[in-house]
Amino acid sequence: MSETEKASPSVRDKALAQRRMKILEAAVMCFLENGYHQTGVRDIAKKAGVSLGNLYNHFPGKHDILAEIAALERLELAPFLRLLNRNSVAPKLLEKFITSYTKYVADPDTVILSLEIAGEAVRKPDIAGMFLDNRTSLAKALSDLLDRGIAQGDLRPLPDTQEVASLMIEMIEGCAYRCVLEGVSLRKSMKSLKDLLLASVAK
Amino acid sequence: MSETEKASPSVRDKALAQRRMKILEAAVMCFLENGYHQTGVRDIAKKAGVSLGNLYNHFPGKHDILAEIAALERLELAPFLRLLNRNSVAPKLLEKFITSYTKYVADPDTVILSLEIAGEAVRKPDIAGMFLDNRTSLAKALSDLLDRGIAQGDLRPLPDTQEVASLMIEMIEGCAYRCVLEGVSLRKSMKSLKDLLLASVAK
DNA sequence: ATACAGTGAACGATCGTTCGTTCAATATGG
DNA sequence: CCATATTGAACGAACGATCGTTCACTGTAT
Repeated sequence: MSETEKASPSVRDKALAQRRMKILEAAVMCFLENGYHQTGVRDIAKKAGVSLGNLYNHFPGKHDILAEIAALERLELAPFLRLLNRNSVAPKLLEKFITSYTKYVADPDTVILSLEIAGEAVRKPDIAGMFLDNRTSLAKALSDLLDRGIAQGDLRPLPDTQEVASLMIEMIEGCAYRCVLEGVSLRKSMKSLKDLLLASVAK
Repeated sequence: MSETEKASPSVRDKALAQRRMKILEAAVMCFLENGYHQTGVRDIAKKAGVSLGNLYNHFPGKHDILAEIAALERLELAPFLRLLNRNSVAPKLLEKFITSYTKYVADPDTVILSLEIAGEAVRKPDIAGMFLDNRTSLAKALSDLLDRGIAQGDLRPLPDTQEVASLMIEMIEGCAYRCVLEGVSLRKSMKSLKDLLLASVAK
């Protein structure tokens, strides 16, 4: 009895989902290499090993491909949300977060893709929404940690932890972008970054 | 005796320079409205009131127009460089800088144009050079101020003031971008921004 | 008379999208 | 269990628009 509810794991549908993902992966590669607007739909189809027409069976258009990629970025944040929710003393956890998130976000691919999405977000509200949503959920987790740290007396009182959390993330990401664009490693930056951020909320 | 060195202020050349600037201004407007890659050379020519062919008498190509705009951004920084070089007590001057620079950089036009240039800088080294140069000169002026503040005992010792200066600028610009993309005023952010940055370098 | 700013038609390439068609996988009737 | 009808994934040619750039030409200031 094949429900419409429960997905039928038919051979056909399985291959379909794989094709879809293949297209998304190809699109990411193209956008990284040449940028969103310099990438043609033909380029994506070719890299995915899919015909041009078939691509339009999977996605309504080029814009929707980028939108789905932007939405998928959310998954990448999960580890950091988990990290921030761990039970530990706030300053230590904060430092751990700075280290790991900075490393993640300083990957050239991450930087370039984020920049591509950010640039498109300026004029495409739906993409702006996803972009800001991801930012907000991370900032929320971080501000919760700050709140806990303040309550436990490990951090100095802050008037607006949500705002502070956003600012911290922005410093980290700005730093990562600079390192990528200058083509230098972030080892030197990481030290100052931690020092500055920890000092700014220290008791 | 008209030197080749000294520009001859002939009627013709005057009008020529004006045309050039008109094209650049039109290009800026187009890039702001639709983005660099979504703007056609015809759009720029039309907005500048110049024929398509004539535009190519003034610029070798579309890319060079953006490059010149990126180079022109340097002029906008002059007031802030002057501010940072003023003789005053470091924390006070720092706060003044944060206020004025944040206001400047949170203008939607500034944000969008910077984002457009940054996006192009990823794959165009000459534009990346100008972009980073502007950043560096501002960071240099700020780090000089930090050095003075440390020497005079108004700020805590910092291991790498050039790095710290860059990070501060990045937090400011990240904050500005968020405010623009969210469409909110930066009044609320400004308070936390100052609080955080000043606390991070306070004695 | 010469040089050159100014013009817009034209070029070839590429853009995102649509289209008619093919054909293998599925569902259905016997 | 086989034969047949139906579906929709896959395909690539074709569409009209637009891209950045070139070029032959005109008008005008020197």
